[in-house]
Amino acid sequence: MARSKQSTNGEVFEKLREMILNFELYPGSRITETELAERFSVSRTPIREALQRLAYEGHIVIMPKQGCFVRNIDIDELTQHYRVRIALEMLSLEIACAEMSDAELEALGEAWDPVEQTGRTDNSEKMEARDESFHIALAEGGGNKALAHYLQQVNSQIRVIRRLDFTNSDRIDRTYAEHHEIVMKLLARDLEGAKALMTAHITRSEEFAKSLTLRQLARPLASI
Amino acid sequence: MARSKQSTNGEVFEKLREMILNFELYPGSRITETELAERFSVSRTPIREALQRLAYEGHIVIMPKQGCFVRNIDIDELTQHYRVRIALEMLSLEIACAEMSDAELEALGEAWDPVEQTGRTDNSEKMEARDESFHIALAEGGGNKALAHYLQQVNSQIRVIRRLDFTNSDRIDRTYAEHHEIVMKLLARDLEGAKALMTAHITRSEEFAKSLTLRQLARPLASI
DNA sequence: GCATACAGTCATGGATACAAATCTTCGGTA
DNA sequence: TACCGAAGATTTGTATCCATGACTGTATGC
Repeated sequence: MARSKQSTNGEVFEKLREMILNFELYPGSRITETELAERFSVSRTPIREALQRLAYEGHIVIMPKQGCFVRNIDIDELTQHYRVRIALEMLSLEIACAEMSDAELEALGEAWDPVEQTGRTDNSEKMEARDESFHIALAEGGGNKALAHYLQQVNSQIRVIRRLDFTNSDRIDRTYAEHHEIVMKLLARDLEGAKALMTAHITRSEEFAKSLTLRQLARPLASI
Repeated sequence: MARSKQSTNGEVFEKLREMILNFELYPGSRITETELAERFSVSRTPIREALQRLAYEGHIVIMPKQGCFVRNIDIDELTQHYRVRIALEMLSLEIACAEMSDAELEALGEAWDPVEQTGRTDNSEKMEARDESFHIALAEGGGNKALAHYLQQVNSQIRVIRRLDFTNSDRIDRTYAEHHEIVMKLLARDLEGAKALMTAHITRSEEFAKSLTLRQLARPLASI
């Protein structure tokens, strides 16, 4: 919640998370504190704190007295997280539709105008962050910070595969279009329409990311 | 997720959480690592890890380089968490209604039969845990572990006030009755009926707990 | 009299040292 | 040859130590 200072443990945390998300640390592999400590040239103390945070976010699993392991990607489990995500996003839309002003929605809509393509990037990492920010903006727009918080938790769970969705330029185009359409429905105060679009939007990206993930996982496995 | 070994930091964590939930550590008060270390007769290291975990769960707030403070109870914020909770419980019911077998539901129903009152207790702490277990059982019943996980996260946020709901014998009676009714609706595969009951059930307990919380908070404040 | 600056004290963040537990490996035996 | 066991090595968990940064109180200048 309230952290993000330029503390060592924070930096280690960010770096490790990136490494996991980029498959530099392969799912299932063991992580030893000492090794990380010397790799990052810090002591074990900040490493341990970073590992705890990673465990809390679900990226690694800590087995007491045995070490910690990069979490395996379980497609079934991700499906469950996506189902929760949809439920939360539906609530998000309900609140946004009731609480957000036209001006706020218009601003959000412009940021995702498929014609303008403001802030367009082909960097999948950046694009994924931008995509997340859209959904978080909707959640926060209605004023429910707690909802935004939980949504971010879900995001951190599915980020591993979600990022793969934006390795494809077509998918980026569609994301712009769909985000824009959702905002338009909200502007028209058509809650049910927005919900339908959002559900389709999430489901499509879920399916696409999953299929890419399976290929991604198959590749390194073959080389063992 | 996978922790709970009998490690020192785990014990400290549990004790501290109980103290916070029981208002032994008053909201807003400052916590110093050194003080806790000597109180529990351990070094600062396990204390710090426990504090981090408590911060993740939202019970305390860590201000870098400034110390950590017991989180203030913010009724508006709790309202937001309750809104998320209802959304999750609705999903829980949808899945349970579709996936859980009659046998499973009957077993759950018996455990909450208002006539039998299996496992009835007047200990509000125990009763609160039992109440949580009902809702978690529903979430897990449908096989969605992720959903159960998020529900538990919400629970840990609202536990502070939820526990107060069971300081009243009438409220315990109602809880038994309402849990039973919800299961009956599910057995009849009446999803909408179950949803309506669940929403009312949660809202009632929310309102009751909130009003009690305001009184609880007013008491110690007066003595300062 | 008030505000600001400086110094002292203290708590946190990180590094190092030590203890305990798990894993590994090597040797012996059935 | 396969299995069991013990000793060594490695790793996690805990304690202590050091450094940096934040708050407090006082003194001085305006």
